[in-house]
Amino acid sequence: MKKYSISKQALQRLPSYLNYLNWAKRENVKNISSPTIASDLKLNEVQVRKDLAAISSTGGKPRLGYNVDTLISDIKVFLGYDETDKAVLIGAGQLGRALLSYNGYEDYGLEIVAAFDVDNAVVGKKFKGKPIYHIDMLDRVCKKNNIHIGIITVSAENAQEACDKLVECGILAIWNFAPCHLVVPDNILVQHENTAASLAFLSMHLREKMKNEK
Amino acid sequence: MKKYSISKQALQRLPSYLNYLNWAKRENVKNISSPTIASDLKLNEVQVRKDLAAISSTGGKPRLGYNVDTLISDIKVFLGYDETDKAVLIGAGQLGRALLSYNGYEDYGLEIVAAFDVDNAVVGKKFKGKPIYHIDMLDRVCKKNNIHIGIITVSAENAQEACDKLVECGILAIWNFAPCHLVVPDNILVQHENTAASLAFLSMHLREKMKNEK
DNA sequence: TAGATTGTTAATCGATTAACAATC
DNA sequence: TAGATTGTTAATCGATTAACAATC
Repeated sequence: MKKYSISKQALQRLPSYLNYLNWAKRENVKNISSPTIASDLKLNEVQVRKDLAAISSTGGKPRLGYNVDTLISDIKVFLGYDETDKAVLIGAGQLGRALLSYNGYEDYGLEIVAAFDVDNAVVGKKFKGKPIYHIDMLDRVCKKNNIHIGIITVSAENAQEACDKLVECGILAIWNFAPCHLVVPDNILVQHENTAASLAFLSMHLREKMKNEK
Repeated sequence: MKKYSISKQALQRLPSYLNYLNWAKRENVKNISSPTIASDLKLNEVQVRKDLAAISSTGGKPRLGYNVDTLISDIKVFLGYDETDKAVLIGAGQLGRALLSYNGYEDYGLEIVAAFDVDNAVVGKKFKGKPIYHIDMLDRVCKKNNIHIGIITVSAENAQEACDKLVECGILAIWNFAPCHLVVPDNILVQHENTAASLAFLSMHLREKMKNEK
């Protein structure tokens, strides 16, 4: 079994393999073949094999396919879900609180340590066990916990300011949920959570489909 | 100016161009060149020109670049943000309420008409002006409003059931926020909002970066 | 054994980038 | 005019798919 270096696109497919394999596990599937995975996820079976070859520790067995449990654990290790990264979150509004309350992120190797806001109605409180501090405390908390990931869930108008503060505090990677462009130094990594892009896909395809059906 | 058919990848870049151009507009930029856009968004300038050529109604002007306002409106038209699609949402929990309260989606051509849940604590109430109905009302509301898009914000355990109900009610496209695989008939479009994928990207790059800096 | 499935090399396809003439 | 920038063709690069031998 030769190790391929993984492509950007393959990397993006790994989380869907993981969801799918967890589902298969719940359905009591012990071994699974690439044609099965491919047909369920609407992918090409060779692509599935190549993707899995890049991350699988053991490879598959002819006739049997891949062991579901091993594959799940291989993907988790590859994506680093077994090592937890700590993060802070700025903006304890609806979306911020939704992220705080979703404890599933720990399965993905992310632990939100604390939230920050300026609103006195929430500052000082806890939400789902996570403390909400005043934004002035950001630097102290980040340094103390050696935090490198920041999550922005403030409005588009306030996102740049939040971003600047995170950069000042030594944050290296930013996960931005605000629908806006951010200006950052070159060495800072920004991942835009662009739900509008998914939406664009969905509504374009839907429109095309409805046009074809006429 | 020749019209290119747009690639999948270019389509996914359009929303970030839009965010960026809205930012430029706020900064009072009237015209903008492809090298500027490329450098700010960390893209190749030829790629930017090709992407814009696919959607621009007027094209750019040598020496001047592209008109920001025209480009913004061209992208919106192309992505269908000027025509509103109606949607229903299942699951009025934290995430569901976050989506309901974000009125920005109307800028993206999506109107959430109503939410559905089974929890008597929320059924019958309104949230940000949007009614929350019991799930049993789903069919009636969808048919009456001719709705084709469904948003799933229930837990992974309940997502398949929610999905089945949406399909029964004639929904054609599903935007799934639950981190799980869904089984649907072939003619139904599913867009997984895979935040774990973004996260994977972020944490891998971060780890690589920190390794390199050692 | 026969047949399903894996893993890999080679061929194809599509997207990105380089080069450059056209234009304001 | 000179120079920045556009738009497009051609070249490159990377990702997907086809073909097929190896294997259980």
